[in-house]
Amino acid sequence: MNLLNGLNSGQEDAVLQTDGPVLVLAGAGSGKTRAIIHRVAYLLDGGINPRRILAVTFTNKAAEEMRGRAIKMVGDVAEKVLLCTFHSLCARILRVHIEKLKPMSGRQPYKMGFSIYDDSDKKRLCLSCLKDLGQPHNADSVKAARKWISYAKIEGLEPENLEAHLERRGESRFARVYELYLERAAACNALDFDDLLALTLRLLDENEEVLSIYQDRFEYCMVDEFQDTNRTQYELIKTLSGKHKNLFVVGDDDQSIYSFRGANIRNILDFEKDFPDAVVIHLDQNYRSTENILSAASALIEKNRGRMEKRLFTENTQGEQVVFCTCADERAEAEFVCSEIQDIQNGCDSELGSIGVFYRTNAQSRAIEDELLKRQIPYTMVRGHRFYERKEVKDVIAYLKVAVNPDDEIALERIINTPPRGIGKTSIDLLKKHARGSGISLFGAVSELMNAESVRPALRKKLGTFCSLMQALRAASTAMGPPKFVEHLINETGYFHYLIEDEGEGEQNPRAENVKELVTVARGFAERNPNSSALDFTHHIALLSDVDQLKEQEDTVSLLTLHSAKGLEFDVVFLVGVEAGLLPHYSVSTREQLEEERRLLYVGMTRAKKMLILTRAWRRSIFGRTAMNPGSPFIQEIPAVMLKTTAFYGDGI
DNA sequence: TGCGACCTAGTTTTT
DNA sequence: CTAGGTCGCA
Repeated sequence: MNLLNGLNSGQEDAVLQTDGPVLVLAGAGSGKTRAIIHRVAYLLDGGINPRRILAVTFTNKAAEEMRGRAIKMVGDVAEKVLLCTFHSLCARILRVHIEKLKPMSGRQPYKMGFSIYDDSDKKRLCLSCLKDLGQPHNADSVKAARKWISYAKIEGLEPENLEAHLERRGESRFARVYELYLERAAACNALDFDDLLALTLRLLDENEEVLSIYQDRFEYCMVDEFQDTNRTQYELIKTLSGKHKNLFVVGDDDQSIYSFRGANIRNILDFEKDFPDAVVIHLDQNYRSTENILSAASALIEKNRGRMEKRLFTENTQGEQVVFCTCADERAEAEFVCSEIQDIQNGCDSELGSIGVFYRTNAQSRAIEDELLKRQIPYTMVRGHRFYERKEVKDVIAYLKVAVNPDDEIALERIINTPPRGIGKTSIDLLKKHARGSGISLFGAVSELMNAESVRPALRKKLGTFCSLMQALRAASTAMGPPKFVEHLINETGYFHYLIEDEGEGEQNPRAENVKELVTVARGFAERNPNSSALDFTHHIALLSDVDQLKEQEDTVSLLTLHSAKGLEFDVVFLVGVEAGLLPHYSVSTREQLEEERRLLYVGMTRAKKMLILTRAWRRSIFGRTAMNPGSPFIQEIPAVMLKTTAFYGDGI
């Protein structure tokens, strides 16, 4: 089988240029994923040990997809390629080596069995730090604290460096929050998403032995969506590929839409500086969209100043004009979208599964959903983490975490009195005070105070019961596989009973059903990962996004935000709310932010293969108010000849 | 300790 | 408008 079959010359170069640093600038729809997969296949075909290939993607789903396609090309050998996200790579490395990290002064050393904190855990931890420092702890403070902590970690700053940085802005108080946060996180034996990256990098920097294990191993390194990597990720991949120096990165500066999260286009620019001998390959033939769609999108993106010069072309048909429809209000907009969908459905030239509806903000989905429901058009909405954000699911996961990592205070606080066992706020405050006073963990305080004379006997007894429950769980966590353990846990803790005692069991009790679903998730995980532990399972869940779990819904319309549309494609794309205030969003103030909004629209437009319909609402109710949004200035940037402008009033006039 | 009334904030979020 | 969080009362 010829692995270069069907590739154009740029893609071919990308596949064949296996040695040395390679930067691939791949425009939208230019077949970059294809190039990476062929490259992996080509390496394997050339007899490279799959374990020596590292390919980093941005979602687990993308990783799995790539793996599947590579297996199709070269067989099961592709199974063993390390194809994962930056975060899961780091979690894997740290699960083995975290105890080799040198502890920072004044902080607890990290131990095997660490917890991974998601954004809400991080928020709670920030909140408790702000409170204990006597600082204001309103939503704005917490938000600012999170932002600075994340910034400091990505940029590799210690509290004193952050303080210097913050002084200029008059926000130096956050440096102390950061300091306490680091201390507390270490005491909890917990890593947030930024830590996973930053601590792995630090480990590689300070431990030659670990460094050489991985540098020796990773003969070929590849990174997809390179434009959305942050500083730490770039440093990491540079370090990991440092020995063999076969680093291959693929990205498109025009599709960088995560700068608000620390992604840095600078990485693309720096790549050529850091690797002066890098081979630069341009993929500029678009295979996805019609000529009309591509030229409209290109005309738009060319208005950005901070971009690399390039021009995509296509050999696809001209296709239909891009439609721009002004609707009376958001209800009319939804009616318009849905009636178009039904027309398409009746015309039978497209299945529902090939239709996507994109919007800037999640709130916009509501009007569309209502109308889809009304017309009984099946749809799937990609919406962040819904299942794992449910209270009952988080509670069970918190039990898991405490069983694996008793130092995890955030998780412990969550479950110490759920179900109610008479350890209320007052008792928790007492425990916390004792823990802080003696420099021990919250769980340590539980086991000390359950025997302390000073504590009233009733509470001592309750603490004792809870403590032995958790110790028994800890023992059980290593004795059984994840599904069995989750089941064991929800029974032993009384949590399942607590859920069903009021609501009963079965369909009518969604909370109990969700908890059961978690057992099913654990079963699936254990099947895919034999010999995995409860710890592996908690890490897996923490690093899962629900785009990952989204099953291919065959015959339904997809509803997604512009951000989650990246990397996907649809025959027909509706882009709603293309109006000033939403796109660009009213919150943007700088040119850089405006350019990112333009890229966002560009990403949305270039998802369309055959038809692209942009809509706006003349008036829109937003936060209970009616806003009269002018059309998006971006529309003016698309030459009028490329647009077919229409209007739809529905009942809304 | 738990529930309900009140208040407030409200982009995007691969991990 | 509405969801989530807080506060106060029973």
